[in-house]
Amino acid sequence: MTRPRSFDEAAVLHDAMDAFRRSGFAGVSIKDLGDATGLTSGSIYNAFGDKEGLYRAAFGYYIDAVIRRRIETYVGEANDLNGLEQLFLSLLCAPESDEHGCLLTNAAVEFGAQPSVASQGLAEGFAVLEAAIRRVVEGQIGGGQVGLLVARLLLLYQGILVLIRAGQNISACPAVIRSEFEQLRKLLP
Amino acid sequence: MTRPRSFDEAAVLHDAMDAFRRSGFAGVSIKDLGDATGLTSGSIYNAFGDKEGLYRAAFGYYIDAVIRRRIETYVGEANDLNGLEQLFLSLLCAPESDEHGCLLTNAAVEFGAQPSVASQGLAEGFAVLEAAIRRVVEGQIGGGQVGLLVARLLLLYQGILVLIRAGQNISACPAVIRSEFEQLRKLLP
DNA sequence: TCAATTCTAGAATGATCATCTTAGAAAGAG
DNA sequence: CTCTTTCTAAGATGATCATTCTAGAATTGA
Repeated sequence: MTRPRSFDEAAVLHDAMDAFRRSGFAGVSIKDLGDATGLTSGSIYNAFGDKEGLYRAAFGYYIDAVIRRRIETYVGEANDLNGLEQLFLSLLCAPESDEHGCLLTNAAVEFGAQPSVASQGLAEGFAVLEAAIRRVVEGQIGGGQVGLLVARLLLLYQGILVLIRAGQNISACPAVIRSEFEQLRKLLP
Repeated sequence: MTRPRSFDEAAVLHDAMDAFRRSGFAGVSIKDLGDATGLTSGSIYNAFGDKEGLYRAAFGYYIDAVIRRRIETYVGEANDLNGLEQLFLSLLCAPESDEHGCLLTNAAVEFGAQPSVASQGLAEGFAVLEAAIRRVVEGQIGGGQVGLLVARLLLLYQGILVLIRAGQNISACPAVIRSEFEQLRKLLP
């Protein structure tokens, strides 16, 4: 009975994700989203309910297909500092560095802490990110300063994504990341 | 001939600045800005030309009344690490911590690197901030790693403002800032 | 006080917005 | 093949948007 979707949902969410990363939620219209995804407004409303529904779906897709995937790729099962360092260095490459920035960071700044269409995605995204960092720091270094070190890395992560989005000169970032992780390695037992 | 303005321009720009910090440029309407400032739309258009003109004026006000003032207050003529540390710690207090975030950071994320109504303010704001940090690092520490240290501090600055805006737990931030500056002090000649 | 000037208030305007409706196309079940 | 179901396409709708217009209030120089 239920007909299969006639469009590629992952591809649509990918395109919508890029549109939201580029222009934010308020800065993009249903028409823009139709142009970006190749769907008509009717199809969007039928498939996702409304603009907020599409945003939520695209945000969820971003968390899974970009953030979780990046963590698995670089940190994976090893949970070591080298992998986490590679993860940070990878931020300087696509897709975050493609001038659209990170949807998590962009949404955090656009919506802030108020309840919004982004609240759930923000909570999940920050939790996933912090958990991955904490897993590595706790497993490799431990001790009483885990909270401090995790906060340092989270701050660095967000700072990098702001500078990338702003188009600032990020040529010094690799050296900052490497010096940060060199410091952490000195704390290895 | 030219009558003085019948409203307090600084107060209006302050209110507009808060509205833009809260909701971004795309997320706030002329009606919202009228409600926030107490002006009618006619007065806004008469005084500032259009919504973009008011945004530019509010952004300029923010750079002068918040960023430059903060730098003068904490760094001033001394240009020492202690003052810069106090500046970073002050970010955790008002007005940035009032849940609206920093207009510079918010604009950087909303508009990105593309030419926009925020381009000039972004360039000026980042330049003012980086120059102040560089002045202290160069004067106090110097050496070949000035670029690296300035980048570290800029990244930390932006990271803090994202986490504040996102309403994340910032209780670890003071310790991160203090440890960062302790490290810098070890580099003092 | 009076006249010239410049402001403000509030309604008006046309564009764009998110959303809905309707008519019909496509796909699977029998 | 045909019927039922579910989709898409495209235009319609009412709200909201940025902006402008108009009438009149306020201020200052004389």
